[in-house]
Order: sequence, then C-alpha cells, then structure tokens
Amino acid sequence: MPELPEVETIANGVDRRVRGDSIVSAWFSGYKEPFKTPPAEMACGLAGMRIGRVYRVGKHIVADLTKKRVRARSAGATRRGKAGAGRSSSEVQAQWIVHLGMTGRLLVSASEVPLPPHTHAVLSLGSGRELRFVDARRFGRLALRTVEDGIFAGPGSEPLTISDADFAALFRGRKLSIKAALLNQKLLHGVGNIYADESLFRAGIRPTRMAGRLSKERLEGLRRALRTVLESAIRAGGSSVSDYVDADGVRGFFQIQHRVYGREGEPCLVCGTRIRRIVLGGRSTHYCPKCQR
DNA sequence: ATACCGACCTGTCAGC
DNA sequence: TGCTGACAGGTCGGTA
Repeated sequence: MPELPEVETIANGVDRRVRGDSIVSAWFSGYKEPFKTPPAEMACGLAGMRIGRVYRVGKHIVADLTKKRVRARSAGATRRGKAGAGRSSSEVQAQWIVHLGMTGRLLVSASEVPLPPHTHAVLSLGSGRELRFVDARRFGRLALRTVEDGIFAGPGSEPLTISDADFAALFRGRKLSIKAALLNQKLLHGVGNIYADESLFRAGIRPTRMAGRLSKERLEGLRRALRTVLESAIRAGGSSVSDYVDADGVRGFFQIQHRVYGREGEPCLVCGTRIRRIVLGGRSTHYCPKCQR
C-alpha cells in the first residue's frame, strides 16, 4: 500500500529510467475506473510529448511533459537556465498524474515482456520501452492536466517540509481524532494508515486524541516523528506489506522496522505491553496503551 | 462547513 | 481439496 515513501521511491525510479524519453503513443484499457481524464483524450494529449522530470506530490506521481521540439537550429536560442536537469516549469505543457491507489504499480519494461494481468495503461516510448500502469483493484487513478489547469500542487501540505506553525494550524479547532486528521489528504498529503500509526507511536500520542486539543509541544513532537519516520522509510527504499513493488519490481523492506503497525497482541518494543488494535475512522489502528497517552 | 460511513475493487488467507 | 467469507485501505460521494 503505497504511501509517501513508496511513492517517492517509485517516482525516483521512474524518473531515472524515462526522463528525456518521448511518448510515441498511449494505450488504455476499456475500464471506466482508473481514468479521471477520458482515455481517448489522455492518449491524444500524451502522444508526441517528451517526458521531463518525474516526481512525487503527496501520494501522486507527477510526470512533467513538454512538447517534443524540432531541434532548434540556433543552438541555445530558446534555452533557459542550465542544460539537462531542472527545466523551468514555464516550459511544462502538461502533466501526467498517477495515483497508485492500493495496488497500483508503474513499471518500465521492454516491449517484449508480456503485459501483466490488470494492465490499464501502456505508454510506448521513443526508446522502444514501455511505461506501464498495472492495478488489480483499480483504486488507482490516471489524469492528464494541461497547462491551463496550472502546475499540480496536491490537495494538502507536504509533511516533509511543513513548518511547526503551519502544522499546528492544520489541526486547530478540529474535532476529529488525530489519527483521522493525519489521514485527511486535504490537510497533510502523503500520510497513510501505516505511517500515521508509526508516527503517533513515536510521538507517544494516543490515536484517539482529538486533533484540536493537542498542545503545541505535542504537535511539534508529532511533526518531528512523522518526518523522521517518513525519511527513514524513504532511505530504506519504501515500505511493503503485500502489494508494493517499485519501478524495478524490487520489494521495499521497511516493514521490518514497523513498531506498532500489524503487531496486534505482540509486545511493545519499548515497554513490553501488548499492542492494541482498534478501528478508527474505518481504519485499523495500532498503538501501545502504555506508551501512547 | 465539518465529520462520518459505506461503496468501490480483487487478491489473500483463515476456517470449515 | 475446495469453497466461503472476512479483510486489507485510499478516495469519493452521500448523509447527518
């Protein structure tokens, strides 16, 4: 189940492989669901584009697209900034937005490799390879944004870079549990069930605590814990419980570091108390009843 | 406006 | 062995 660290790992992997490549054509499955932009429109908009940077915004993977240009005769005349990496956003003509949902995968494959079951999108690239979107449960989403839509910023704030003051402001006056608030993508985007539980454990906060009632100090601790756990997961290559596979098809291995998630009934690694599991906001929630108050 | 809850979807696994 | 049903959870839309 891809959350921020997994999406970041995948986006980086895809970026390494396809940046600078071009999209020759695009094929989409006949299903209705994964497509926020109608498939025909998306195929039309993607064909002939050049892939710029591929990166993460919240839980979304964003591929910047530029018009494939006919090689300028007067070299450098249309250049802005440095060559190669980091093209200025003013050049971006469109953006392909991929949300992996629960089971989505984004794979870069040689065209000879057979299509996996549940393949919903195939972008044929100028290099001869294919960028494929595979999603058994069809919770994932694909969309194409044009320059008129503006640069995609995601629904909420970035957990890795938000300040303590802004973080606290997100929860002010909120009457829902801190766990449910962390999962609300319009507040913070990128945090899912696993890292919500893990960060609350590290911050010593009971998931049922009302978000708007937490002190400034406890929220600062939560923001630090959240950032620490997300960054260590990114370093570990993304987490995996069952479905996550990165762009290489290599499984992440952060789950060995989970301290509460999926450990119901097992001893707390700090105090030995049995980890408890409850349902909060419709999601299974794991915590230590002694360490988290 | 805010909060809450069921539906969506299919693979996996426990239990019979 | 083979079947059934519970469960996983990110997001969306309907309802309170």
